[in-house]
Amino acid sequence: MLTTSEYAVLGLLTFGEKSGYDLWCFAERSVGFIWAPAKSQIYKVLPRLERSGLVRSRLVGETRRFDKQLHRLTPAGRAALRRWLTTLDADADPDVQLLKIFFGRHAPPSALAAHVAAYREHSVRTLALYDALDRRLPRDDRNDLPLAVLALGLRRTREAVEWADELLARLDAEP
Amino acid sequence: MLTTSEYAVLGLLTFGEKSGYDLWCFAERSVGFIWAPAKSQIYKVLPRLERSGLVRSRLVGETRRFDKQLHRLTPAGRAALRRWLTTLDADADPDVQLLKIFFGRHAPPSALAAHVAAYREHSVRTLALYDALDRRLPRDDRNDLPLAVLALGLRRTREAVEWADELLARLDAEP
DNA sequence: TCAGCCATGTAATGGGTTACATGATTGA
DNA sequence: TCAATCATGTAACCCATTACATGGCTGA
Repeated sequence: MLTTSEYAVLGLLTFGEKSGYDLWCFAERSVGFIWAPAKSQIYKVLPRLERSGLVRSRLVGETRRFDKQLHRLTPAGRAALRRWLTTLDADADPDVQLLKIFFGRHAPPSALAAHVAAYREHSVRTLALYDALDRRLPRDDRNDLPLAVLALGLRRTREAVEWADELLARLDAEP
Repeated sequence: MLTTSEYAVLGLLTFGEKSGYDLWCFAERSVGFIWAPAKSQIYKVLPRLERSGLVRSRLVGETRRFDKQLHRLTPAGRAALRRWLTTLDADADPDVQLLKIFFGRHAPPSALAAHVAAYREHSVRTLALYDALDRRLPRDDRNDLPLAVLALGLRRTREAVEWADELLARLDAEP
């Protein structure tokens, strides 16, 4: 098992060979919504992945001053990513589920659908929880703002359920 | 400056004297949506707060086996919380903004409104970013799922802006 | 009788952040 | 000329999580 960051980097590398800096920029303008690491974090993850043989790096000299390092997936790395994407975990952090959906192109279609379903189920459970909270909290001044914030949670979670439903429908339609 | 966890505990203690365990349960069923610490985390925060004089603790013996400890805010603690709630920071983590709104009852009304406005602005900026991403990403197979996940981000963020607008209107209406 | 809640912690681990260093190139 | 971007890292810190320990009480 790797960390989420490591899997995320593996996932990003499916888009092609990249330097650490490339990865950082690319992450920001793609997965950034769910996973936005510090630059230094990426430079710590890459050697770890290389030591495990999941990534191979090569120096590209003469690009400016530094010897730029390009990193690409090894077959083992691709396999590790695929294993991760095939592993179902209903209780995983929803953001991790979203990451898996993000990289779902490299998962077997059934696993992809399962991740979306799991995300949906998670949202449904959260919705039930918030609903219960909402019903339990007495309507008085002191709870006014907590209730308002909770209302945001409710809206957000309903949205998530709808979104998952639509995506599931789409995945069903186009096999 | 304290950590977010410390401020959160101070905020929860405005609801009354509580033990560490109480705080943990109470957090789960109130701020849990934005801030859900591990139990051990609370037991680490409390002594820190007591050393700083922001919380006073007293032993309540004879409750079961353990000497249960109840903690309550000192005037200094209340002042620290209020200072935090009065401090504006447009670039703060949106979850921190939400926390401040959650505890907004203890903030000056103008500061509360400012936090909601800041949260709104943050969401608007995020929306612009996602919109740009959405427009830039080429519509091909490989971007299909990233685009789907991005769509969730877009919906969520639009919802956030709406929510903030409505809350601001409400705050304006009832002074 | 046995799981689960109350209640308070310790220990170890670690991932991630912030801050810093370096320095050439490019656009305003 | 001055800030920003490219490009790669190191160092230090620390908050938070996970796992563990303890043990009486309560309800199924």
